[in-house]
Amino acid sequence: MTQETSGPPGKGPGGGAHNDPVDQLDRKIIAALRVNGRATYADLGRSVGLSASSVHERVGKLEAAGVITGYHATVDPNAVGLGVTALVGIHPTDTATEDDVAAALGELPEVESCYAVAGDEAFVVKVRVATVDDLELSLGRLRRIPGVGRTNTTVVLSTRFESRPNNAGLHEDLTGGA
Amino acid sequence: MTQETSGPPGKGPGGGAHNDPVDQLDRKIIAALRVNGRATYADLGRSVGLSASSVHERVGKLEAAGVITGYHATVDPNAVGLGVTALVGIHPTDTATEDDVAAALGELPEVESCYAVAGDEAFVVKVRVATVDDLELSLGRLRRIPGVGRTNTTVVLSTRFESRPNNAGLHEDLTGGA
DNA sequence: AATGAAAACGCTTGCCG
DNA sequence: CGGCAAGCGTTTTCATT
Repeated sequence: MTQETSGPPGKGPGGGAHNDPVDQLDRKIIAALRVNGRATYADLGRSVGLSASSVHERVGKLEAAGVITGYHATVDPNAVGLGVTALVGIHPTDTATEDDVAAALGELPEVESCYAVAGDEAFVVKVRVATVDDLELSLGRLRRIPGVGRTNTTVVLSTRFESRPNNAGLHEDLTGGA
Repeated sequence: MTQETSGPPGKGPGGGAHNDPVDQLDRKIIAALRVNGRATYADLGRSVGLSASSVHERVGKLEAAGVITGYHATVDPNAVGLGVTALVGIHPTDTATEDDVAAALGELPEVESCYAVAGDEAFVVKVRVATVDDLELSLGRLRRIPGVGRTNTTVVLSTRFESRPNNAGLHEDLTGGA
């Protein structure tokens, strides 16, 4: 898992500030790239008050460190014929490990997200398909995965917003850093 | 809603082009941009077998038509101090409209996604914060929204994958789009 | 009307102060 | 971290189909 990226939860109060590879300027660059992933380095430099070369160096380090994991275009699902979204809770059986189930879920292209969760269910996945018929087909595929027991499907009626840039880590609104 | 995206009219080349504003070549470009949102037009042209100018024109139309809605950098949440994710089901009361509730949810920066759903709950939202203390604070804020009744919180133990490019609309695996 | 080619412009990117 | 310079991609324009 991606836990070792920036070190354990220890906030390291006092002492070496070098431990945090992501400083405040990096956070501003990250926030700008989350809003516009195609912003040029010159643009970013103007936004944060740095030269393009400096921004380039910082972004390269952020990418190498695994902080920035990629850049992706977002698409209107309806426009590409994916009009049905559902959240599916997956109850486990004891016939397979969670890792194997997760790997099998990853093989299904219609499963966009997969979370291992606490509670009665082992996973919650987000599925996006074209029609309710396809949803039925997909649920059948899910249930054929070894280790998958009962499924609990919640149909999404409308997506109000999704994968929004979360700047809670940029300010100290709610993070309560201390 | 966004079904009739008055896009480019009938296309000649590429084979059987119907009235669909998004033809097969567009889908390949979209798929490439979902994988790498910073791909240059020259790169895209090489990928799909088109010139850079043609790709540029097509992408511009896709953006104008609202098919491509944006480009965003993806960040490792742990690296920016957001180590706690939760899925929160929101039960409604009858004191407010769903639109007002959704708007209020949109004011909270830690709420990354918001889905109106069928079933007992009115919404399911994804919340991302730094600590479980912050999660408690956030749930308090959620419950103070008029129209929000009981909440049902599922803590995410690990994110196996998230917001993956869904190419179910690109192939005919499961869409049966016809 | 869409495509491909060419040209001017602007950005990227390595290197040094 | 900033500035410079070389190389490359972008973006407009134009001719072609």
